[in-house]
Amino acid sequence: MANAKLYKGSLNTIILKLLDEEGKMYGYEITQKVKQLTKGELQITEGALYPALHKLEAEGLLDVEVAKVDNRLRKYYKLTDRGTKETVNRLAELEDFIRSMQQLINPKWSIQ
Amino acid sequence: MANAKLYKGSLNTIILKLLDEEGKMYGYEITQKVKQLTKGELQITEGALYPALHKLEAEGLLDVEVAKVDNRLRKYYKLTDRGTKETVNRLAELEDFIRSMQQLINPKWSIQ
DNA sequence: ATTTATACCTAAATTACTTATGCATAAGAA
DNA sequence: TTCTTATGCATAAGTAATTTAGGTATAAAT
Repeated sequence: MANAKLYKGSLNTIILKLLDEEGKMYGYEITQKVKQLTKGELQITEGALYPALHKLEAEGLLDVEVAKVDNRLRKYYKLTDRGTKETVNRLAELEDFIRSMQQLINPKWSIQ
Repeated sequence: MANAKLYKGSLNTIILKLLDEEGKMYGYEITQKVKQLTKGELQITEGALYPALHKLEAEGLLDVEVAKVDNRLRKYYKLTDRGTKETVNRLAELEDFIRSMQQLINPKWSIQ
């Protein structure tokens, strides 16, 4: 499962959830964190990530803070108040979706 | 959660899995079955379903059989041999994806 | 008689990606 | 010392899976 595709629609929620947990992260860090947490299963491409971050910022869900570390640029993102509230909604939606999928593909899972 | 969106990429796998379980189904029946199994959570739109069925058929994963019931047309779909094999792969992929998502959004889930 | 349910279909628009490319610095290997 | 890999950002073109919005037709229910 070298480069498993990311199911469309879940990227934004993943970003929000990670920022909710970690407080603040920069783009590259997010890609590495996802790779690590999923044991290489999910690979976030930069072509998807950076536009997504910009859009979440434009929507007022994220704030940016630029930093320079080792003479290299980093853009730290963190949730705004609205972002924190929205994270709750999107997580609930994604969890509902996951439960629905489990109902469909493996009814036994959902009983316990 | 009136009309929860379907995360893109999962529709084909849902179709294949249902056909694997039920043997044969027609389009409208699939939409109703998904609605029932997910308690209305997931709504498959016809604009997504029919093109998906046609594509799976064109790929050689489904066979079609036309029937007339109560003077109304029904197109029953069932898995071909290749379709049955492919269902195994796609289900495994989707299950991997779901596990990855659980790692990301709720690490505790995956331990159990 | 009108609406709702059943049953199929397609086309345009939208959306979220992938793929490809670019720039720049730091670190490690040859 | 030069080349590659890792770190870090970015955008643009192309693609694919949807949504939305129509369309046709029969049966059942109000």
